[in-house]
Amino acid sequence: MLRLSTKGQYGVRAMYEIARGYPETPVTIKEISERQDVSVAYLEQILNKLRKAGLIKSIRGPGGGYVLNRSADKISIASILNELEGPVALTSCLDPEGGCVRIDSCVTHLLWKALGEQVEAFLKTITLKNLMAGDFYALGGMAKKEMRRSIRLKPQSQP
Amino acid sequence: MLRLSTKGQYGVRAMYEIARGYPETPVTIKEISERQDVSVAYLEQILNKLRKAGLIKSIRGPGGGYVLNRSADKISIASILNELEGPVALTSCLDPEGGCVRIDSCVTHLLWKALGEQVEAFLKTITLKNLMAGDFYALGGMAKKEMRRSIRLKPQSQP
DNA sequence: ATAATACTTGACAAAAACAGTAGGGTTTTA
DNA sequence: TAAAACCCTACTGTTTTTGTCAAGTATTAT
Repeated sequence: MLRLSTKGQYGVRAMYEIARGYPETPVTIKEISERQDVSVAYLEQILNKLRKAGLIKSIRGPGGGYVLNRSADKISIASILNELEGPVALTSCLDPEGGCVRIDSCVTHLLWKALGEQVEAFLKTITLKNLMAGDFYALGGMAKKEMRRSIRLKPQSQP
Repeated sequence: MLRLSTKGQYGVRAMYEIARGYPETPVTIKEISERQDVSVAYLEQILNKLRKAGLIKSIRGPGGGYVLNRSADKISIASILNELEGPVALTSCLDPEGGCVRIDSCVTHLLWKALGEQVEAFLKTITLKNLMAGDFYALGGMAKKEMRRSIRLKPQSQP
């Protein structure tokens, strides 16, 4: 259940590649395509959305490519996925402006809403920079320690 | 993003109806259908899965219907959704026995895994009983207080 | 200038997943 | 023994997903 679309997945991976070139080197679609094994044409669609959303900017012509529009620690995973897949809305009655018809079943309504908020909060705490450092943990979620165990993280530098 | 299928949603709502009759009164498909506005035929599919999974049992013949197989505080939302939608697997490479091919992209791999675990943990802490009482909160997630604010819960009984 | 590089855009199509219907059972009890 | 109620499989229409294709436009090195 709850599968993420390939657009969302590829989008994050593409942003990761672009972030690696930041701020010196523009990264071309072709490079992303080769490194992440996604077709150029498909990436074009994805990067177009991310560009319109202001997350990246493009430089045309020879030597061009894509560059982050702001630093990697200012770009959350949530902001990437929101552009590519829309907001987290586990049920149609949680769609933006979607007036829930059956208020009597509000019990489950609140449940899905709470879960959605939990997911969103999690994704907001994780930035591209965290992703690159392999150093991400849930702020609103599990305890740091538990998280680190659960995802088998390399330990952070000790004082 | 991350939409829940109607099967999952209806399943939880159906379980909620069945729980309301527990332990005295078997609840018929027809009753669930009317109260939750879902077709009988569709509910049959859903309840069939839940029965095979051992979450409910059925009583045939006149006066029959469905009954919880164990008490409402022993049935988590996670267990219901797992039967109807399969395990939380945000990406195909997190499918059970799905060997992830591209280990180099393991950075995102761990991210999706962590998110999935977060969701699963959340859903495991909430039981049908919690749902019926309108009294659910995230164990692994937000602080109780914050949660209550965020989902605009009716306050619990005061001592 | 102009060729090469690289991004831009919109239309379209195959495939998978989803949502639900149809129609024929079987079992139990009043 | 008939009615109530569950049981099971197949099928189908729709939507979403996952891309491809083709024809651009903009920029820069030479």
